[in-house]
Order: sequence, then C-alpha cells, then structure tokens
Amino acid sequence: MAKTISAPRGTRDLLPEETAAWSHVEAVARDLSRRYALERIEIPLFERVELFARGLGESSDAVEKEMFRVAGAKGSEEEAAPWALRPEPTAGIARAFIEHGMHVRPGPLRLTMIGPMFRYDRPQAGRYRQFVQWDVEVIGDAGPAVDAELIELGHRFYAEAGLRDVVARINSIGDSTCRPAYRDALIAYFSEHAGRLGPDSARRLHVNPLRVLDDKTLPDDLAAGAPRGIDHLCDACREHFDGLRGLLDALGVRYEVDHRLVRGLDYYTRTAFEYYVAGREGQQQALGGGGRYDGLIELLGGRPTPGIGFGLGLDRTILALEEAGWTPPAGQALVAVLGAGDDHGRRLAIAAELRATGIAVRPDGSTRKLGKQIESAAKAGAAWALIVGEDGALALRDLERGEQRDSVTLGEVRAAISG
RNA sequence: GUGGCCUUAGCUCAAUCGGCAGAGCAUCGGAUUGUGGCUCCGAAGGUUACGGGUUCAAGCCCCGUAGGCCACCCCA
Repeated sequence: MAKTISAPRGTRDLLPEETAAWSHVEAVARDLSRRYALERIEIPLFERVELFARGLGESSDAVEKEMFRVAGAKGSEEEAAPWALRPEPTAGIARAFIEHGMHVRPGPLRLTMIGPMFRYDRPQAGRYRQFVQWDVEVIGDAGPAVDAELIELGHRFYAEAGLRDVVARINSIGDSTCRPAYRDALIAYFSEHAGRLGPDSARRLHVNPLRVLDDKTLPDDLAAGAPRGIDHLCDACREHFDGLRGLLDALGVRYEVDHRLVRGLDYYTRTAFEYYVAGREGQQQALGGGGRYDGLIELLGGRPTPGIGFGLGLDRTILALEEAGWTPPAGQALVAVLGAGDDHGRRLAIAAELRATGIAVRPDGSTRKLGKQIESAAKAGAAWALIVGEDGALALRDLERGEQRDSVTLGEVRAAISG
C-alpha cells in the first residue's frame, strides 16, 4: 500500500455522524440572522498581512504569533507571503466596507457570515488551527442599544442551540478620549510592582498595558488593586456603559461585569464581552466574544464610522452541546427501494417519482439476496422498504414494526409514509 | 511558543521478565433454495504512528520526528 497522508495539524474531518450537530447549530444561526434582520456577506479566506497588522494591532497575539501565512507560487512576487489566512472576520469586513463605499448605504449596516477562521496556534481540545465562527457586525450605529441587541442575540443563540447557563461577561475599556489616561494609570501602577510581573506582562506593559490585566499569572492582590477601567471612563463612555447595563437589565440578559476582560485585539473600544458556560470545566471556555470598534474603520483609511460585532465559536458551541448530552432530532423518514430481480431501471424510476414528491429515497443498486438488501436498508436508517417483486408488484415493509403490506400503489406508499 | 502524558486492526482495548501480535464491537460472507433484527460458523482487516539505535530476539529498552491530549500562553 502507498504511504498514507493525514489531515494537517490542528484540522479535522467532520464525519457524517458528526455533522448533525453542525447542521443544527448553523440552522439556529441562520434563522436568528433572518429574525434579527442581518444581511449575509462573504469575504476572502485570506487578506494582506498588513490589514490584520493594522486592524488587530501588532502586539495582539493573533498577529504577533498566530498569523497563518500564505505564500504565493514559487518565483512569484508574492512568494514572500504578504498574505495570511483570516484569524477573524472583522478586519476583512471593515476593509470591504471601505473598499465598496458602503457608507453610502442606508445605515446602520447589519451583516452576518459563517465561515472558517485560521490561527497558527498549538492545538488542543476546543482549539484548532481551523475553526468556524458565526459572525455578526453592525456598522454605523454608536449607541448602546445596538450593543445590548447584539449581546442579547448571542445569548439567545446559545439558548436556542440548546445550551443552558451561558453567561455574558461585559466590560468597557473606554475610547480615545479616556483610554490614554487609563493606560497611564495602569502603567504607573504596574511599574511600581514591575518585579512581580511575568515576562510577557513586563514586555507588554508599555506596548499594551490593558493586556497585563488579562495575564492569568498576575497575583490576585495585584489584579484586585489595579485601576479599574470603569473608574477611568470619560463621561460619554460612562454614559454608554450605564446605558448598556440598563438595557441588558430590562431585556433580562444574564451578564456579569468583569473588570479584567479586555479582549485580545487592539481595535476594541468601549464595550467588550465574552460568553461562557457557567461553571464549566476545562480551559477553552470562551464560547464567543465581541466588542465595539469605533476607531477601526478610520484606522483602515475609511471615514470615521462606529461598529460593533461578535464572533461565536461553533466548534466550542458543539463541544459544549455534546458535553451537555445533546442528541440530534430524528431525521425524515427514509425509504429504501429494493427488489428481488435485477430491474434497476424500475427501482430508479420509482425512486425518482417518490423524490419528486419530497420523499427521501435510497435505492439499492445491488443484486444481493433480498434479506441482505433489507438488512442493509435497516442499518442505513431507512424506516420503510419498498420491495419490487419479480412479478412487478410493490410491497411496503415497515422496518421498525416488521409489518408488510402487499400489492400497494405509489399513491398508497406516499400516504403511508407521510401519514 | 514552553512543559508534561500518550500513540497496537475502522473503533474500544489486551499481549507476564524483551521470546509466535490477540479479543470484543463494526464490516463482508455462509447457515437461510430471495423477506432484516436473534443465534451459530467463517473471512477479511497490522511495516504495533514514522525513522534510527541496543539485542540472538523489540509492541515492550534508548534517541529523533509526527500527531493527539493536558497544563501554560491566549482565545473561539
């Protein structure tokens, strides 16, 4: 046998028995997209590295160590890999928004997509190099109402998918007015305790001091004593955050304020949020997250436009569903068409006629003995076997009950199956 | 990117001290002269992840590589 090839590290195949959960979760996302009046958008799987570097921030982990680079063909100008597979969709959507002059459309724009993202990270359960997100972005609305609407939407998604006890953690990290002062306050505080910071935090302290808060090796007393973002908000940000909390309370969304939540991407302003299953074990716990990015579009060369969005990890949602014991609903009744003779033309014609009326049909193309054909149909999950006799007569067998009706017409078959 | 544990048939796992690579499930076939599920019988399925080393002899000991998992890092 020739040498075999396995899937690339951090990727996986979804086999037929695993895809029911995916169909379910995707269907929930699509139906919510319709009910929340979101329009579908699609963007490339790869973009220029510069887009991510400018958009997400040079010091973000996604850019600093997880860029999944794409090289051009050998000898081409692009061989040096100026592209990377998208680690998240927001930068690409912002790029498309600017490139196509979408600011002239009646706003705010409400956009959605489902697709794979790529991060060159070391794989672990729930963490893959290729993973799928359901993404929602609302561009052109600065108010807290849309923040609340999206946080409620994410919460509803988990509930309708079948996950109980999902809680949203929210925080406000300020904007260009108040964040500089907060940064300075953090730098001043942590500089006093520089000796107690780990190497990553020491390096980040002056590049991106907010992310020091995210460091889980930070001693608890040091974290507790750190200046809190919400104490340094300017009046406008304060009002925005208070407004959001009031709206979430009114909607009855379950949330907690988490002062250490800062998010790993630099483009976020004001509202940041993540979803967790309350009390769930394991490390890859964040099911999804998002936030406001009021400066991103301007940063990428567009006119100043506010935006907010989230990305929900479908792989992790499904993992959590499986842990919670989710089982797929029964599929529609499947009919196997089989027979004693070798008149496959007749079997295919019958199958086509039933399919035209919406029935799922699995014809048996073999000349195996009838018992084997029935056994095979039952194992494939067929509820019914339509047996074409050598004399041409049809018999309908209920494979679950083991009952059989002889000399049936196709009309009677349709009635029996749909009834 | 760091550290640790693991890898034997499609799946779940055995294999005593280093001494002939096995079982259950699943698959295919037969018993059953064309009507499934139960039962019995049989077949097929392996370079023991890959590459080297030690040894008369390696699934087992040593080194390397790959992959998976766990804890970090971080996030989805």
